[in-house]
Amino acid sequence: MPRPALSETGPGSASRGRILDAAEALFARRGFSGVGMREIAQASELTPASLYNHFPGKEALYEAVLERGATPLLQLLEGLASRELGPDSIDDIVAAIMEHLSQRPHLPRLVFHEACSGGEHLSQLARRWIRPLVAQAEREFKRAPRSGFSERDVPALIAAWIHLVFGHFAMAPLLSEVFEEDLLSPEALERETRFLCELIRRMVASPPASTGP
Amino acid sequence: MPRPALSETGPGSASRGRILDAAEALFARRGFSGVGMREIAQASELTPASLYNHFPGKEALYEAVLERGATPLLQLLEGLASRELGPDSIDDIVAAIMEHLSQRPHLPRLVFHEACSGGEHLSQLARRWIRPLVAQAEREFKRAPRSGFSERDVPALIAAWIHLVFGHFAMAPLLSEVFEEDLLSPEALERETRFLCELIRRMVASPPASTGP
Amino acid sequence: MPRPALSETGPGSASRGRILDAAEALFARRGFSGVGMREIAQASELTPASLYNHFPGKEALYEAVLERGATPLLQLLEGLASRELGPDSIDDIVAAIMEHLSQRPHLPRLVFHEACSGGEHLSQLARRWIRPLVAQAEREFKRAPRSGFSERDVPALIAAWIHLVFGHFAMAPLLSEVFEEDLLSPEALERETRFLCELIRRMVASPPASTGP
Amino acid sequence: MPRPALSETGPGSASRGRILDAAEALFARRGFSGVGMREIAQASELTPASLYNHFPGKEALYEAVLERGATPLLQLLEGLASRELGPDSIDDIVAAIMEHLSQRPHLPRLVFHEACSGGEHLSQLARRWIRPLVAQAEREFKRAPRSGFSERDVPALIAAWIHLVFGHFAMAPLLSEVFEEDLLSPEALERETRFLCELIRRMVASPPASTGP
DNA sequence: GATGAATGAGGATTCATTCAT
DNA sequence: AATGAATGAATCCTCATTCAT
Repeated sequence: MPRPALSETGPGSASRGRILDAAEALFARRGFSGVGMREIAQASELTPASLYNHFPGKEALYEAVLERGATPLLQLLEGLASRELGPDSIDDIVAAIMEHLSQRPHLPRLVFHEACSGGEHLSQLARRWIRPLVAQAEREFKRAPRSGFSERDVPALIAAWIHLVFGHFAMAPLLSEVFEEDLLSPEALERETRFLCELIRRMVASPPASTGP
Repeated sequence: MPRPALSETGPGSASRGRILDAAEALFARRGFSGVGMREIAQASELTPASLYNHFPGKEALYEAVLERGATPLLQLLEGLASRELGPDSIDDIVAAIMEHLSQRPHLPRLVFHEACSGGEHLSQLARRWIRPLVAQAEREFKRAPRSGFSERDVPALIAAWIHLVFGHFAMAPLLSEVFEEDLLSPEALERETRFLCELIRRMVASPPASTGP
Repeated sequence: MPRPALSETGPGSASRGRILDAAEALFARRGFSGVGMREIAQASELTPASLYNHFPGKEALYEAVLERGATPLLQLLEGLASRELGPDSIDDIVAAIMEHLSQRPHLPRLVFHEACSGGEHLSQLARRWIRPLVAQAEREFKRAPRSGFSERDVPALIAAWIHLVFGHFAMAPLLSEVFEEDLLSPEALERETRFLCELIRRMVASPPASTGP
Repeated sequence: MPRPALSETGPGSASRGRILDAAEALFARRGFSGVGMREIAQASELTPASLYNHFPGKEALYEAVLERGATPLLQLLEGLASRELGPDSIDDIVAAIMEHLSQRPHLPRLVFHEACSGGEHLSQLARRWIRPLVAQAEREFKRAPRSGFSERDVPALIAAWIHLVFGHFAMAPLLSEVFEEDLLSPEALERETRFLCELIRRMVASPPASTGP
């Protein structure tokens, strides 16, 4: 189900795509410092030295991976933002995002690694990718009829949304083992999508009168 | 706010506690492969060679960190499970967990690093720590009056709960930068706690009749 | 008198030959565990890291040394085996072997180190190098007119032959000091060769009637 | 068949004997640099630090091992020297030495390791142990009726004797594998003893008229 | 006499990187 | 564009040794 490659670059540089694919998968698994250039080279069917014909160094390669991974998600969100707001638009948005990420499950893991590490790429990540994403979500949440949560809760709502969506992909290896079910299978993803829709519907709806019936 | 040391009350070896403290903080930041023994040694005010008087290797040290970090959380959950079930018990449970983790913010990050990596400790982590935690949560969710979500959604509910609580701490470095506010400050944590309570209340309550057809 | 290098005539890599030369001399002196990669690197005029461009590790380097050292000896023996059997052939064989080893004095020492250690390479050494050598010697001893020693003594005869020839080179550093004479000098080697010929002649010949009852 | 221990020291220091036993076996296998203090400690059921209560360091421990191993052999030789010279005295001497070494098979291996290494202990070894041994052998050879070999061959005769006797024990691990028979078994040792006697008898006897019949 | 803890030096090996080819 | 060879710095870990207990 994951895409074969995303080579997106011009011809003559098939290697660049292969390198980015290999690096993305490896960085997503073990983070920046957990992956060696040799490993990336082997997965790209190249020599470590050859990587330097395409990227000036490990750092730059990592940034290229982030860039290539995050851009399509942002573009997707921009596309979604320009839609009409119908009664089922939330469902559509959630479904579109889940579908998008299900084919790029590496991206959320890259984000989590960086987020935990508090490392040097964090500011870049925050400013260039997460901030636009959050801004988009903010607009979306404000378009939607909302009650029960105050305006001040909007950041928390957005954060919750990020944790739920990204967390599903990042935690999938662990929770798949716990629940003894592949949480990235099409069925599991569809179920999760419906679940998230229901959850978001409840998050933005009026609150129930009380906890009891 | 994070506790300075846990010290295990073992009188013979203050170093062991210092090493565990240092390693926990570092592993939480950059994951297993991102941390060097030299770094841990420096943070413990020891020589790298001295670490091996207390732990047979980096691997064992990492496992000891996981063990020491996860045990108190499980004990907390067991304590909570034996309580009476009152109308505000959900709020109490969420508050207790958030309070506990706010003083041990490293644990969720360790879990996320491991989860993303799909590494060798993952099975151990899943079986020894997450599975009991999930089992506990399962019992709790089944005690509570619940409607709107089917029985089959209980795993997704639990997963969502994990993503929200752990995600808050793991993502805090990143989202603090995005929202330009320290998400681990007492005020932010209190607000998040209230938010999570409201969210869970809605997750567990009957669904609103509004958004559906 | 020992040859400077063997060079394998591989044009692409002069380093590989230099490394093998250095490692052979060092391993012969102090055995596998007594030699460090740094030492080998220095003797090869390289950096320790560079050694790993030519051999995957110390172990593999050691095996390459054994291989390169033992092969020519086996080839020599095969060449000798195809000769005619003349009255002085024993002298020729002994002289040829002594001459060969005098230019490769490291090999017997490598064998002794391994033999004493009972280590992991021992089986390989036994099967690949010593067994063919013994088989060759067996054929030779059976070709020769022999009396006084029973068929059952052939292994002991071969062992004795190995001890005498290899022992001369392995023990030379020690016995040179004891006898205050360089036992590896051309003169000493020539004398030893004549001595061994005489000894073997007596070993193979009919026994004297004197000492027996 | 190897002796249980040689603790030979006064009571109150059973550890010293255990350490020497363990160190002797290990040094014989892998030589001085191939053995670690930790290993010796484990084999002695002690802590590395405890070794330093009995020996000032690894070097001194090694020398103590050499001392303890070589002294009895020299004493044996001295005892043999004072005997009457009978017709079967050579057989007796060889048998006594083989019997002695068969119960202390470590000593020849220690000697070979040192001999190959050309190391720092070599001079000491040569002067203190091998030289007296050689002197003793020299006297013995000169007592015996000898012919065929000139006076100048006496060193070579002695060297050959050393190679044969010591080589048998040092090479036993290797040649046992080659001949698929335990060369240190009582039967093999007895056979080897008889073989050596016959060999020595031929070495010192008058030469045969010629190689052919 | 025995040991846990500490350490500087060194063990093999991998790191990301460079450069001539 | 690709690579084999080279390297300084760093990797984890072991070394022999010391010392307070």
